[in-house]
Amino acid sequence: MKYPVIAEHVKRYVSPKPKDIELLQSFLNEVSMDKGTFLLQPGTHVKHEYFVVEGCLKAYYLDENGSSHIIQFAVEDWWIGDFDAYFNEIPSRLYIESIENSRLLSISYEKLQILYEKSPVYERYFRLLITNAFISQRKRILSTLEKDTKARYLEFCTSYPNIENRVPNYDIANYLGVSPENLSRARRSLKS
Amino acid sequence: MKYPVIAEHVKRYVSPKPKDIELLQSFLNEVSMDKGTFLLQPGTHVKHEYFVVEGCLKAYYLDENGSSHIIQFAVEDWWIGDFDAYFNEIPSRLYIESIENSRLLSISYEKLQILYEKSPVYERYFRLLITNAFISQRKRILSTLEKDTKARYLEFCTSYPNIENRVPNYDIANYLGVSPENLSRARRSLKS
DNA sequence: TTTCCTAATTGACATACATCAATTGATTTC
DNA sequence: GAAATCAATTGATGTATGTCAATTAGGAAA
Repeated sequence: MKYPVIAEHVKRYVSPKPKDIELLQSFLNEVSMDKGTFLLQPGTHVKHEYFVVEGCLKAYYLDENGSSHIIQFAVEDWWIGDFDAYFNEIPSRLYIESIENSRLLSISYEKLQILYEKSPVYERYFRLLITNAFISQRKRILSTLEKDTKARYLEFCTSYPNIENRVPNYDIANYLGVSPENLSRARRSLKS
Repeated sequence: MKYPVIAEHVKRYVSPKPKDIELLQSFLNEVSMDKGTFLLQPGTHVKHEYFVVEGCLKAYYLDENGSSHIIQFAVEDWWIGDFDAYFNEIPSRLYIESIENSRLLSISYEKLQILYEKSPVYERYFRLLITNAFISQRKRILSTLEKDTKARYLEFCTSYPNIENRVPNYDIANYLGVSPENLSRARRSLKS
């Protein structure tokens, strides 16, 4: 099997038959990226979803003032892409940039549709994945509604263990929606 | 057919066979609620998801200080429930309270599993629904990251047309994560 | 090692928003 | 219609966080 990592991941959520696994494998392509390069940039017609085999990436938008807002980090075993652009057939406004040298697997949306038709088990797989993603997004919203910087940073570290060591603090601050200075002060107050 | 509204909704997303519709209909139950009563309260073992036929509800959590944080409003054609509690088999911490007299349809998670097995079209239906919900949650996160109260209120009004007339301002303020006073001032500055 | 560059920290000050208290306005109830 | 209740508004003040500028720390390159 070419890509056992992703097969393992699928099996964690559903019970695919060997032919389901084979079909998925035949639809995947390898993508390698150097740190600091882009998987996606605005204006692109979105054609793929990506599974992270190794590495770390960030997805962010720029607002009208040119400030960036990180919406997601992705590390090993995470899917990343731009649902919104694909689903609503609009040009992507999203940047996806690698924070480390990364290896990904890509599947085109075209193939994904075929996959759904021929192996409905993936219909369930992605339903379960997106339900989980929905729940953690809801936690993130709740967190900004009820907690201050310090508590949110702690929550981030426990929710995404290790990521805080792989990602610069200014990116974490950005993800949390606070200034790097503010995060720095929050971190200091945690040490004492 | 007992509940044509929900059948229409399903058809907006997928192409069910008559037998699929029949099966769903046979699994549904009617629920009526007076304004101010609860569909769900903490500690409850979560057994159902609900589809709003008529009315308006809010879902919220209480934090350790006893302050509430509204996570979702639901009006006609929306599903509401507690995925998190169900998925992770934990006691619900969620309150779901009706803001108007409401009529709902309920389906138990038990029946929902059977529905998925016997009519895989619903696997897709809910995958599509939750993908949409995921996308709008992402917009909400982005909105709090990059916009101030005034802009967020405007966005709320366009994203959920009419809801601002059905829901008290202090609930909208709560949903936006700002104080009622602050929302009031933002609304005033919009008039001029 | 030394230099260079970027990230992280710290300080001083500005600002959006929260909080508290009081008032006005709107709805409901008798 | 008057009283009572609750929502919305307004004013005064406090606070967390942002912003700007300067300094320190850490890692990469020579």
